[in-house]
Amino acid sequence: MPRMSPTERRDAIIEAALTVALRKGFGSTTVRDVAAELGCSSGLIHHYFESMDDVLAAAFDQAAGRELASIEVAMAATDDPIAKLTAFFASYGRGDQDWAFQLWLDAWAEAGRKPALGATSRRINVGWQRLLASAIVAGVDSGTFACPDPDATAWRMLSLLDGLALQIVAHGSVVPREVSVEWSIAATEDELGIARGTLPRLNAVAAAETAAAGVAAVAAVATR
Amino acid sequence: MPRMSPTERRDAIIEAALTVALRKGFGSTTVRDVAAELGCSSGLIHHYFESMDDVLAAAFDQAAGRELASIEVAMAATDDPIAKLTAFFASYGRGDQDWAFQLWLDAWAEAGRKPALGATSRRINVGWQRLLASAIVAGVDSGTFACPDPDATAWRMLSLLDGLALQIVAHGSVVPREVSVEWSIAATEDELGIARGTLPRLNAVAAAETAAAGVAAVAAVATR
DNA sequence: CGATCTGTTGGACATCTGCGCAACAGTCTA
DNA sequence: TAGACTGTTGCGCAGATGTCCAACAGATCG
Repeated sequence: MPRMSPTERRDAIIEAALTVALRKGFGSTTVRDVAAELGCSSGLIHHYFESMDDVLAAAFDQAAGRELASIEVAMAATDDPIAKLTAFFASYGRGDQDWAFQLWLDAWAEAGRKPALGATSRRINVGWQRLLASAIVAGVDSGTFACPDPDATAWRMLSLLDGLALQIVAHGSVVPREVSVEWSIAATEDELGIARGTLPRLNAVAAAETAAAGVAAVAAVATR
Repeated sequence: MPRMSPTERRDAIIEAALTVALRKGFGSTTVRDVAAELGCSSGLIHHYFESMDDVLAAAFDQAAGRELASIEVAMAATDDPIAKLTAFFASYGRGDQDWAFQLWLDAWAEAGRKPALGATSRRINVGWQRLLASAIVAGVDSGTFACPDPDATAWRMLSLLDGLALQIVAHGSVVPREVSVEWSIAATEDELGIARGTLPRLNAVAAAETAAAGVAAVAAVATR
């Protein structure tokens, strides 16, 4: 393995830890996994990090922080409140992010037991809420939205999204993904006092197609 | 360790596993932990359970299943749809149940890695959804509620509740407990087409008192 | 060119994990 | 009281894990 500068190597380790964690989950990411992913020896990881905990904490910070940052950029790219929220749901509803959400499940579960991880989780979670709330405030100011309490609305949106995503990631297709996104968008429209259908559905066709089957599937699961 | 009948011993193991899991989480509860908690040998655990996964699943099944059963009983005690939902929120909003919800966080996080635990988590989660949905259907039939899709409404109620409870348990008082209960009840009233305030607030005084301070606290946290 | 620095190696070490097994010890029956 | 039944033990196995360390190798400098 070619030599690297300490900064580069540190970043590379975090990157590799993230790659492994996304594939295997936080709980079963080991030093040797990260070393193998990077193609280096296991000793090298401990040359840069005091403990494995530090590696995982840095990896989660990087992953969750990067995702938040990218959504921030996407939402900041426009002044239109509707477009801002559309950008938000576009990032949130992506179907290939199950493992990323699994990281959040792990972080929430461990938050009470691992202070550093808990603090990171809380900080980034609040960051999301602030991001949503500020977009809502912008919409209220421009007269697009009607919302008496943007902070509360942001928390409710986030909680509904998280609660639904949680079911999908933890329990498989108990609730069809497209249906849950549709529910979240519709709830947002109600919260913001705008007509149903105002926020664009990114894959309107697919959502419509799966809507009927989706509800049927829910009923089927529920009757099991 | 004195002899026990198989049923007693099995229950004792489940109880001990539960105690340990509450302290360390499902992810890092080991056979030896449970044995130490019970004061017996590790071999005994495997005499009663095929695998550790089964022990944890049984422990979670016991805790979560017991809670679901008690809510079922409470809701079945009345025919009035409003009273049914009131009973539901009474159980859900209790402030001393953080430890129980922590189990759910652990279960959701581990669901993808421990099949038996995941299946149990899914089954009981769906059980809650069915319970809520049937109460809603009863209310629709009696003309009390107006709800086009009780199954969907039940999932949304549960997801909002879980998402909010998650923030409280994982991140401390990011959202004040009483406020989150109030939000959930209000959202339910909107879903069921009944006037705001129709569902009784169990601790209306406390909720009202903390409401203003609560929103202020949300803002304070958000500005950090 | 030789010396020094430091990124990197690969394995040693102690510990922990789930699990299986042969032996032990209470309890009940004939 | 002798024997059978079975709850219980304590250790061993094989694999995994975090951590540490002496040796190696590539880069830099006098």
